[in-house]
Amino acid sequence: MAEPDRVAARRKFLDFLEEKNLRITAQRRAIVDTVFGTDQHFTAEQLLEWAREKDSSVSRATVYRTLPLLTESGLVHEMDFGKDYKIYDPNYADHPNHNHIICDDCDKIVEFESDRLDQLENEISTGLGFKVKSQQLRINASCEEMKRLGECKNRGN
Amino acid sequence: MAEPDRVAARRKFLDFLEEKNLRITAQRRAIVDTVFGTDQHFTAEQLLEWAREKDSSVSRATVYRTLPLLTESGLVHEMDFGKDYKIYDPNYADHPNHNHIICDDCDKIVEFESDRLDQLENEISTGLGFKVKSQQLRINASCEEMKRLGECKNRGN
DNA sequence: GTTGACAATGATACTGAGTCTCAATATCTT
DNA sequence: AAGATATTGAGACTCAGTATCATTGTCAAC
Repeated sequence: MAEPDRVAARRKFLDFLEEKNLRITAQRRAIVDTVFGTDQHFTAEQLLEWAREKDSSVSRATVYRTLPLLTESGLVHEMDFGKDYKIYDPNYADHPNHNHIICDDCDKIVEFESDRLDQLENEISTGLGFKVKSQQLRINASCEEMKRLGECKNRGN
Repeated sequence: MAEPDRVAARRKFLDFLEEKNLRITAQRRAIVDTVFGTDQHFTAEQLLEWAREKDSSVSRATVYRTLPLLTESGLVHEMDFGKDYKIYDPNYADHPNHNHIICDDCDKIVEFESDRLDQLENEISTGLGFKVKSQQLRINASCEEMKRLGECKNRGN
């Protein structure tokens, strides 16, 4: 499941560029191949480093210019966990409503999904008269607790 | 209700300093009076500006040094909405479980509370084996939508 | 009240993620 | 092949927040 999805996402992004009359350059190719060649979360700086392994000419500026295109296309999700850098998730298209538990101490991120939560979120938003653009439940826990309670479990709910 | 709460919060913070054997200085007094003299959200830079109106000797460094004490005391809540600055809420002690809808375009923040949401959040966290430190549901909406649907409403749910 | 240990301070240098600028280069259409 | 223009890299820049350090202020002990 993972491999074909990533190939499809890559294809979709190149189509997205074409639709917007944006050019497919060697640097964008290297960045896109990197993004959809992993299923890990990454930072802008990590993406720069990885993309440079494929094409050493990729610059910091181009990475920062390409990230908004990736999020705009809906294929990558930008997340902010209160650190001084943003985190990007290349699996967003497959799991658009997932939420996160962040360990404040070790920076580990655990994802979870909950239909009941999604439903309640939509109910509340509608009740307040909003059309939602995005929503994110973020739970901060501490490493100490995680250790004490035994390794963190990541199951649906 | 608002006025006495703020006075009490101010008192609690000074007690908090005393318990930690921290000194009550003129600058800290100016900062604390500012923080608990408003019920508005503020940024670090706004706090600096406001506190300087009370005591012009307050420096940026002292504001940034005092903010962690305020959050540590539990009387002020630090929030990150994906902008490049943090926002502080001086009414946190009175409404510890509220969530936020942020307008991505005009930066307006609307608070809301939901017992059902709190309950579900706790249920999920416990199910995943976590002891929660903090949790925050953030909903991003667009100004266009807010305008189209008529001014945003802020009611309990 | 004076003293003194040391907490707290302001000024300022610094950090680091992200943005902007601009001349040079690459893409894609015709 | 040529030209219009989108894209690029290098590096200057921004801005919130942090670190440094010599100086000052607080408060408990006398």
